[in-house]
Amino acid sequence: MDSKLQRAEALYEAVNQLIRVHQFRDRESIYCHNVSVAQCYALETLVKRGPLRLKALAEEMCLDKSTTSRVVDALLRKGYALKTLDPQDQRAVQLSLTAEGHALYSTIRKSLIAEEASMIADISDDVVDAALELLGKLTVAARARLGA
Amino acid sequence: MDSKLQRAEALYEAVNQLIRVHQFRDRESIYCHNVSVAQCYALETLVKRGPLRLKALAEEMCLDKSTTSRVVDALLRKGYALKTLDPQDQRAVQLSLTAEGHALYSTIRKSLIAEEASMIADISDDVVDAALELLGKLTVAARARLGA
DNA sequence: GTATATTGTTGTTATTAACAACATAAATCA
DNA sequence: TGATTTATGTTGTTAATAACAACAATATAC
Repeated sequence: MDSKLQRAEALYEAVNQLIRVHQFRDRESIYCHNVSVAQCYALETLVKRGPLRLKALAEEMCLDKSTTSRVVDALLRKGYALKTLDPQDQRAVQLSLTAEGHALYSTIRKSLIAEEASMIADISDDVVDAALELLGKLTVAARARLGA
Repeated sequence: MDSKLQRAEALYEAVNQLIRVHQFRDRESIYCHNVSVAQCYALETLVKRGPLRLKALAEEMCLDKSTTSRVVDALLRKGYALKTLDPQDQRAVQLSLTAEGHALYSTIRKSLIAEEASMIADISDDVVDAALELLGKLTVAARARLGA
């Protein structure tokens, strides 16, 4: 009969381990697609949130604008992103993905999802659903904690 | 009625988000205790696996020996770790923690666990247990995939 | 007893990421 | 309208993370 505290300890260990394993998985599986982890996150954010200004992208990614500027620079150099000037505001830039950028993200996403699928292949749907629920709550809680 | 593939997609999103949030959370909450994230992992590994040689520590942490050497160096400089020569093997070093090192890890661990506890405060025990089960399986699966 | 292997450190490089300073452009206000 | 302030991005600098290569010192094998 576990207490809440013991569950919290178990959760700490479980999340810790998962994060460490994923640090390596990410490096392995994203690097071989010609982009770094940060570049892949930017790619993903641009796919999901559509064309964005640099400032908006930085906010979505919780990164400093300077860091974001350099990450985007790499995507531009590699031909995965486009930078267009905003006619309404000469300071601002609109960031979007090229066809290659969209295609690359689609490829990466598919391979990562295939990995997740193979991991849950022999786990019951109920367990998966329960875990999804908690993972979501943990993320919301962690984000709230950061914001506060 | 979700399919396995949709669950895999949901899982990919959930894990992704959790990892990104934790990247920031870890930096915030560990840095203010005077050690970096990597140093904290080393501290933890030394607490759990006892005194280790540098090579063994590197293997436990899945890091290169050179990276590990420098992380340990920082812990030595800060007075959290000790390096003793192995009388049996003049090349090797035994790494252990000082009382300060043990105390620091204990403090950090407690604060991180308190965070987890506050996150699961209003989530039913069944859900937490199910999620713990899956997190464990995901970690094992991801590690197996890395090893292979 | 020489050759090979192991252990750890140092040199070098790349990514991730923040903060500060800056240039340019827009908005405000006097 | 013109001066001040604010917003947007880029560049300079610094630190952490982390790998690979080269190296020195020691240990093991042949």
